[in-house]
Amino acid sequence: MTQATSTRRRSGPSKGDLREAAILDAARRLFGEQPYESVSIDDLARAAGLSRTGFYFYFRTKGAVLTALMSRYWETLGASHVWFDSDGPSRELLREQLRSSAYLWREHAGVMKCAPTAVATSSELRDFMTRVKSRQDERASDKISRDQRDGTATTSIAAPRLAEMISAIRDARYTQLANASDADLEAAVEDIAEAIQRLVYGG
Amino acid sequence: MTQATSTRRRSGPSKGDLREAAILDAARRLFGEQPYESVSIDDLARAAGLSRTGFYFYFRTKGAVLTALMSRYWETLGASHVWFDSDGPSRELLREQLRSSAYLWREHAGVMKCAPTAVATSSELRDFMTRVKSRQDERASDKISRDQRDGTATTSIAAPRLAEMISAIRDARYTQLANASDADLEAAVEDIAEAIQRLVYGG
DNA sequence: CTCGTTTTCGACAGCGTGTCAACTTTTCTG
DNA sequence: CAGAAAAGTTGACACGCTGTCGAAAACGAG
Repeated sequence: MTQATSTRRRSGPSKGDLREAAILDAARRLFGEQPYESVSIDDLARAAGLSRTGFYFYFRTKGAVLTALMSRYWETLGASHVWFDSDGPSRELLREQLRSSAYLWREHAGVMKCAPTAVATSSELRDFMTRVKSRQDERASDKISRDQRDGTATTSIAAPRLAEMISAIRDARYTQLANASDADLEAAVEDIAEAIQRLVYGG
Repeated sequence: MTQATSTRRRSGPSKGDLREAAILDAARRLFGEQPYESVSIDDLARAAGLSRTGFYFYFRTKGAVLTALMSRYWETLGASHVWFDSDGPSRELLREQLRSSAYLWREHAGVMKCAPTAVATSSELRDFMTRVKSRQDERASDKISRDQRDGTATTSIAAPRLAEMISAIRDARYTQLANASDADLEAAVEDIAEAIQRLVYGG
């Protein structure tokens, strides 16, 4: 009756929990194989072993499934913000932070690539992405502000703008990482780190 | 008979030409008022003064209308690439080029903002945007390569990567320009110019 | 006026979504 | 272990949007 809410079932992995996991699993696979738009709720349901109508017992929309997947990944990612939490142009920490996000991105590239277009049709995902992005940008902006106050970062571009530029550069490059080799990935990290260094600290 | 192709009608502005213009006009208005997805072909047709089915005589899809609008704007823009055609870090030319694109973006913000999401459903628009972007990036990359050879630009990031970073930064900022004042616009140009300067020439 | 072209439209078929009430299965409780 | 409540499942239905077709209406030159 309390359809598709989080505090629904009580003990152990009931049949429903398994079904929900099956849907998420099917989504992970299907979203990777074909464009998000061309995957119907019917596809998702059948791939998870139930009829289309059954899907609605677990999720309200297709976008809700994608949001559920994304939120897991971003949760993992939130922990590895070592550079944001540091002071000054610590190149090594910057590289480390970028590296972990890059690897996570590549691992879930199939799902990640759906976000830009899915945002158009799912207000749920749109809200989620907006929240994630502003939280992320805020942390970057705070770090840069700190360094500007300390005199280590240049000041001719305001911290929030620099933060936006950094996410733009990062996201654009990550998008190309779908089938990248480890070497490609390291090169991307290196490029982005160098760019951030130049933008924020001036070389 | 040659429905919805470019070489359809032959002489003068026949009734059909006016209808086509009316559809484009309606689209410009509607896409600005509501999200692209929520505008149906029926909305477009009725706003242009004909029935839904009549629409298909002029355009094959909704995406084709958007593509037609976009291609006009990009054509205008292609002419103002003064910085790409120059040599060295000519800050003034860079500002000039950015300024003209920024103003054009703001003027057509209602339509421009549709592109990212419309690309998901219209292969026609997707192809167009891909072509435009790669042509643009290529010109930027060529300019930077030249400067790298001449020793005016730094070389630790490859020219094509720098070009990608520049478009990413530019596009991200332009997206926020919908209802911007002239001052906002100039500030954006200044920020982007400064960022490019640092990325390409190292300060 | 008249014939061929251009333009318009209603009818139809298809697909994906979301809701509903009825039905079956599982789980809890006395 | 019975019996009720909750969880889970389903087919039928209504809806909205898309795209096609063929017939009809408006148009324009000869």
